[in-house]
Amino acid sequence: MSVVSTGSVPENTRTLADRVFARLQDDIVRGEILPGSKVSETELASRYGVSRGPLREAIRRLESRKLLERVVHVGTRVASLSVNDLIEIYHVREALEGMAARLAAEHMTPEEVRGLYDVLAQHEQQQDLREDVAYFQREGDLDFHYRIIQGSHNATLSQLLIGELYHLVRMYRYQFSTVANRPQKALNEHRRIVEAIEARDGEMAELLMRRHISSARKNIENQYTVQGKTL
Amino acid sequence: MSVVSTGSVPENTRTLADRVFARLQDDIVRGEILPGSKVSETELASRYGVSRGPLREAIRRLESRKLLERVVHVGTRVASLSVNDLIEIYHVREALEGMAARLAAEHMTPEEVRGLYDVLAQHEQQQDLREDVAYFQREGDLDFHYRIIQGSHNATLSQLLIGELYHLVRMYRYQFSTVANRPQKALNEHRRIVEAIEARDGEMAELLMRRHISSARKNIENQYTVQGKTL
DNA sequence: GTTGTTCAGATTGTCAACAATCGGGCTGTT
DNA sequence: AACAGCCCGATTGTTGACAATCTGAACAAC
Repeated sequence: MSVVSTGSVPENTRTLADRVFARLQDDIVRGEILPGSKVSETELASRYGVSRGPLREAIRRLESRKLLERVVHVGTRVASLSVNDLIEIYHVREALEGMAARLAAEHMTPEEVRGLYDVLAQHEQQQDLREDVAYFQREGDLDFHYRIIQGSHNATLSQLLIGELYHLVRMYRYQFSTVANRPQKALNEHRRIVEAIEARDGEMAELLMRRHISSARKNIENQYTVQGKTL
Repeated sequence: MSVVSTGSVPENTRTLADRVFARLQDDIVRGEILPGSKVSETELASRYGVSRGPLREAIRRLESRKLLERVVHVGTRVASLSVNDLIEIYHVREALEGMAARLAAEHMTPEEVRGLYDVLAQHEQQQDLREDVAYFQREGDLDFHYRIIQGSHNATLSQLLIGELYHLVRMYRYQFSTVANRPQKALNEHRRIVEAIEARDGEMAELLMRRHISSARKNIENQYTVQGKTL
């Protein structure tokens, strides 16, 4: 039932800076703090009940993750994704997650494969009861991709995708309140990917995953080709 | 003539934390501070002539880049790459730089292509005068790859490769004082890649780049298959 | 009316002191 | 001799105050 855990740790222990980092990241990703808005250190510090020291450490880390943009002696503002940024990210995802799917087919344990089928089953159930379906589709989709990425058993790959890219993808989904507009199609694609993985057909898994992400990208592109290129 | 610039900025302006970040990263990558060694905040602070505040901010950023590992209330130590880590990185490079080569073939400007030929010419010259050749081969090779990556005109891709991965590759090269042991072969491969890019043959460029990196990886693997898997 | 300058306010950058936590060694017991 | 518990030194985590820098507006000169 995992849903999504950002950088899962006890959450109660750890240092103040770590907790502020996690909370601030969540607030940014969920759009609690509006994209593009300027954030003041003192304001954030009082908001989270810490001093500026730990807060600044958290800010530096979020800056590395491209969630915050800083200008010296001027201030920090929340990153604001353009559709073009997202297209770039999807191109990279196509390459990296294609690779992840291939490695997953080669290296996943039987337990992990079973886990994938569980996620699939959950998907179908949520297909029926249509309440808060948007949220669960979003997070469910992410859960599926997370499991395959980690099934690659390549820590570097997981770090890049989950640690660097997925925060931006999630942020975008909140920012544009994306409702999965091709849920049945995506579900079928997911199923075929899992089948390829179970059959240990790495090439097929890679191909299907690349197509899956490519379709999602084209879907986004079509949705915004009203304007030429910039938005 | 650029060689390699980490995160090029005026260097003189900017904040203390930024400068400490750059210097500390360089010292780690070049092995000035030994991999795996524990670093004390107060010691580093006095070493760079700053207080612990800016230093800690720099540490957090280097932690994000996987150059430092931190344990709360215990301390920070310099990351130590295993050969397995490097193999993982090369697999990821294969996927990402293959993509970069394809995009470079599609999007590079004529000026950028000319720049690639300049790098190639430099390579050949350094092939002849054999002094400090190891250093120049290392950095020259990086220069070549950097240019293709940035020629992709995909900021996300560049960020992942140059901003996240290449520091570790450079660190490894210093750590194992790698001497390019197949320079002539690599040079030929580089040449063919550039030719494919100039011909605007994206598929070919991708294929050649993947082979190029794959060869380098296999070279590393063979060099360390004396032991089973862990080192 | 426009351009250039000065000043005040606010915000960020930096520092040094204080508090919390951990590791290692000592002591005492079994 | 081996082991458990405790204490002390050292290191990290956190804080609040101080210094440096930028933004914007008011004002003066052309």
